[in-house]
Amino acid sequence: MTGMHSLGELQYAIMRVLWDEGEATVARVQELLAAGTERDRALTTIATMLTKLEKKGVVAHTSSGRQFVYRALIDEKDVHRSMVGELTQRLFQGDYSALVSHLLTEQEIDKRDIERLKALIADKAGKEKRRGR
Amino acid sequence: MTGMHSLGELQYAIMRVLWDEGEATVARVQELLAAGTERDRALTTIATMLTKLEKKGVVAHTSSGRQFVYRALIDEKDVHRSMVGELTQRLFQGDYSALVSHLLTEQEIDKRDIERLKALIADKAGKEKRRGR
DNA sequence: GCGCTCAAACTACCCCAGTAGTAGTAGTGG
DNA sequence: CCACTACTACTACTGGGGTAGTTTGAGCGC
Repeated sequence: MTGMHSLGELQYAIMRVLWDEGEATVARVQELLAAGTERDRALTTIATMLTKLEKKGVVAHTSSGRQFVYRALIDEKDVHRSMVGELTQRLFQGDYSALVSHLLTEQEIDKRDIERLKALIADKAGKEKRRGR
Repeated sequence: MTGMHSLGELQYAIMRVLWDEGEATVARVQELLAAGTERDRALTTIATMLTKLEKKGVVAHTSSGRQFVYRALIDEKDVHRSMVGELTQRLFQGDYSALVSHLLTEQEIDKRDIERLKALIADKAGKEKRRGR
């Protein structure tokens, strides 16, 4: 299920709860969201968004008693891929290394991060070579 | 002028024209946009968006005869910073190295890019050290 | 059985990007 | 001077995220 999955802020926050919990009722989502963000939304707001997300095909529900239990149909990685890809397309014409270059020159990245990146890249380069790609 | 400058797709496309051209009339923006994207929008659409962008404070205009000549008030780098920063906040809680890690593991980055990144990072690491930060 | 309660369904907004038609107006060509 | 044209200004509408009140309905306790 790898399509275009661009999510709004609340939508993504809801998905995060579902990814964390595996599955959750509307009330549970609302509760965890309020706890995590200090932002208390009405139950109906969450319910409405979940309905919309279901229409989009990114969540599904089953009934348990008179409550709905929702679960995610898509993977967080896919959403990351979609959204990062879309932004990279828009801002850098799809050039990921241009994005990284931007991060290094314009965004605040500290020394510790740089060391981590060096390691990540060395690792990745090794894997690429081993895979002979 | 470094604030929150999140732009929509058309808005960003219009800004790109202004950044490229320095300044441009509505007609010129529309023309270049149509040429670049094979997507021909009405002149009034561009005019409306420019008006909205002006209300947002990201462009300004002067009159030349009966035409308006628009120019950007913000820098492309600032927009990149805002939008990349916002997405990183949303998806990776502001952790830029997590974003890069995602790029390396989930997004398609080829060997040539990796080499480029290695060079970029080596360069950046050198600068950091020299600056003693 | 009857009413209460809780959850979903429905309805209704606001905001903003995007899209564009129409109205108004200033300058131009004859 | 008058009509035409080429602009901007104004108005309007769609779609989707976000927000939430109101209605409906199913089950539970008495």
